[in-house]
Amino acid sequence: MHHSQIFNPKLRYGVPSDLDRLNSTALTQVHRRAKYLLLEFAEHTLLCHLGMSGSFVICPASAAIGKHQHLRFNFGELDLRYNDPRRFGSVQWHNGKLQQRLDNLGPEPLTEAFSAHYLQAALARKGSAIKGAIMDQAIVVGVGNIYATEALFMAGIHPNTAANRIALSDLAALVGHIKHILQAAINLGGSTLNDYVNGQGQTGYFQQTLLVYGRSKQPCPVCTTPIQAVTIAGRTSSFCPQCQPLLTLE
DNA sequence: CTTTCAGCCTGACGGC
DNA sequence: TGCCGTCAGGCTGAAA
Repeated sequence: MHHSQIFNPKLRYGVPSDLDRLNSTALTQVHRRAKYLLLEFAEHTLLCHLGMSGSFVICPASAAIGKHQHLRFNFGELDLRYNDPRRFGSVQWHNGKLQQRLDNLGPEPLTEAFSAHYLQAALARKGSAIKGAIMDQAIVVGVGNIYATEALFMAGIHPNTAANRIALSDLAALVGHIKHILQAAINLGGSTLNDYVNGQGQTGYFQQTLLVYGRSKQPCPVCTTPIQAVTIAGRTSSFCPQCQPLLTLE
């Protein structure tokens, strides 16, 4: 990496002002853990998060700086640029404290470690809503509001169901649907908002296939009952009251 | 300990 | 046409 340039340091936490220490060192590896990217340079590592609208783009170094390109790393004829319309993302020096946080994250959802038995054990002492639990990154990472909402619908589980009162067979269905929907979304290029673009500047199409998310008051695609919405853990949760009954067994 | 919630930011959308 | 308020998302630190 030859040099870097900051156009707008106002990302989450601010962009480190001493990126110069990376000059003339190699970007050796890129890792991902949960929703974090680790850009590993020869002697230092950057921990990055794309927030909800961020993306890294590779483009000719001569290309005009886009309105939302806040940072560029120059590799000769090519640039690696950080683009983020809403600036919810972050770029920080990786350190021990941040590593500690990564260590406390739950398993990756697409690995065998995330299983029905694991989830049952993780939820054993959780009497709060299942929706909040599967969005808790200490339990499982990578499940945001859209996918949590959709997976609960597909599993027929009301989002307010007490997490520790769900049968193992239902947890197995939920785990299966979480894995399936995440893989399907990846295959289709992701969902999120209209202004999202991937590294090739393409938008995601997955949102066109969403069943209940964002469809409050519209008919359920399965039974035509109007979709309802409630707020759980500060997030809107759409669900079908017919397909996802709230069980109140003692 | 657990759980909730404001705040960060901007674009899309609805109402006037 | 444009302005204005509201909402959405992931995460953190503070409060309950």
